[in-house]
Parts: sequence; structure tokens; C-alpha cells
Amino acid sequence: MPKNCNFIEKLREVGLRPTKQRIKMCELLYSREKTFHFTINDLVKMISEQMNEKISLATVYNTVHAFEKKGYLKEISIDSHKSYFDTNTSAHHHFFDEDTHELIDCEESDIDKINIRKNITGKKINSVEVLVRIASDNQNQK
Amino acid sequence: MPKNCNFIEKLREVGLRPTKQRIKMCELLYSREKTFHFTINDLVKMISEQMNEKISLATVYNTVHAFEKKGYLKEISIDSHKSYFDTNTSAHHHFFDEDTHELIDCEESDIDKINIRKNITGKKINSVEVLVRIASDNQNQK
DNA sequence: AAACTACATTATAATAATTCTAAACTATTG
DNA sequence: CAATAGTTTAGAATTATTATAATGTAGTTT
Repeated sequence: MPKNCNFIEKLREVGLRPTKQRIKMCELLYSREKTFHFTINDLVKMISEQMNEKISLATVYNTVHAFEKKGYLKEISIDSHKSYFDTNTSAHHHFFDEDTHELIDCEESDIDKINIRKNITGKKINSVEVLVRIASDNQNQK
Repeated sequence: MPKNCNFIEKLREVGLRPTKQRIKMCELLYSREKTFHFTINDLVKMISEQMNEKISLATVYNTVHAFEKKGYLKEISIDSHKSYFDTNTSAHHHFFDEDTHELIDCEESDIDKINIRKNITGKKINSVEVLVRIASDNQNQK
């Protein structure tokens, strides 16, 4: 398993011990072609399905937050009822489908660079992100 | 109290009975010059301080959500740990101060109109909102 | 203005998401 | 391969929110 070695190194870099639970999480999170969005619940389900042993909720919370703190995951607040995480940690924009509660990444090219005219003294801009809320367009179909 | 009459009318329009708790909430929310942001907790505290009688948490939740459903308040999700509401219900942009967790409205003129190049078939755009995260700029001061 | 009725308010219980805790376990180091 | 420092775990605690059911009250009817 050469891939796991990468995950072990990755965990070490971050200062976390490469336990089998964490390696499994890395596999699920970082071996996909495309980045994706998930909730803690999604992730627990995915892990439980793929491991013979169970994993504790607390472990998933702890590890996800450890990754987040180190910049390997990004939290996205959109829906006050759900916390989404994103394996794409760069600042980027989103579409949020209000029908399905699905989160969709915007490509760089989808939205022009945003120019902020206001300056707040003593403060620097950390990020600028756009959220485009979409919903099905039934009204106009008739 | 001519102002309260307006609140009574407002509540009636929305289909809510003008009880003293709700009138108090309206006073706090809608008699300011400027719109503002608050959490449910902030609001409960404000009400408790200004009324001799107590108000129940459940009443505040119910009424805030009733206002929100009718478009008299807007929920803003930024911080997964806190739910902010905004008395400015139009689509508008925000600064979020990551040091103080303070939410600041953007003026229309602060940000250019945003052009979305991507079209998602069968979906219409409900809103486009920008969140600018800011923090103190200590690094560059030295 | 008394009485009625539908809706509100309240305290409390229930639920859900998250964090804490302390005991058992395991990866690393020497 | 034993010591130890960090990890996992189940379950308890905490926090935010919603549901419930008894009591209260605004608005209408008489």
C-alpha cells in the first residue's frame, strides 16, 4: 500500500500519530480525484461502512478539527443546521442548492475577481468568498 | 405611544397577534435608526433587561422564526457555533471580524456588482452574497 | 363588559449536535 | 520490549434548538 505511506507522512507532518482510524480517514478524504464536501455524519457513515471495526464519533470530531486547524480541511457555514467541511481548502466560491441542500464549487472562471472598495483601518482581508443560492426555476417553466 | 401602534399593525399584517412580548420585540428590533445583527441570546438578554417580566426562550425562538419566515428578519450563517439574525433583510454583503466575531454590513458601493458566468440548468439564482473575513493586521505594524 | 375561542406563552421535557472525561489502548522511543 | 506520551472509546455533560401540554390572554361575540 504505497498510498498509505503518503498518508502516514502527511499525518506526521501535521503532528498527528498515524493510527489506523486516521489513516482510514485520510484515505476517504484525500484519495479522490476531485475535492468534495461532507458533514461529520456523512464521514462517520462512510468510515463505518468501509471499516470492519467501528469508529467513535468523538474520534471523527477530534480528527476533523485537527485537520481543519492545520489547514487540511475547511469548514463552510451556510446552513445553520449543518456544518459542511470541504477538502478543497483554498478560498473559493460556492453555489448552494436550496432544494437539495447540496453545495457545489465554483470554478475560478465562473466569477470575476471581486474588488472591495472599503478599507477597515487596522484590519486586513483574510478571504473573500461568494455564496450563490440557487433553487429550481419552476415558476418560469409554465 | 404612537410607535407601538405601528408595531401592532406590522404584527397584524404578518398574521401574528400583537401581544406585549411581541410588541417589545418589535420595539427592540425595528425602532432603531440603523439595522443591526443579533443572536437569539443577545435578544433574550435585551428583552429581559428592558421588561420587568421575564420572557421565555421558546417565545423568542418562535417569534424570531415567524418574523424570518415572513421576511422581516434574515438569518446569516457564518460561524457554525452562532446563528446571527439581521434586521436588514435585503441581500447584501458582510465583513466578518474574526477577532471580535462582529458582523459588519457592506454598503452597496463597497463592492462592485458580481457577475456569475456559470448557468446551472433548471435553477435560478436566488441571491449572491459576499463574505469578507477580516482580522487585525498586527504582522505589518511592526 | 362577560364569556367564549383561538392562538400565545410558559416551564419543562425532548432532541440533536458537539465537547468533555476518564479509563483502556497503541504507536513510538530508547 | 518496556515505558510513556499521545489516542481511542463509550458514555456523560453541555449547548442550542424544538416540541409539548397546561395555563393565560387578545379579540370577538353576545
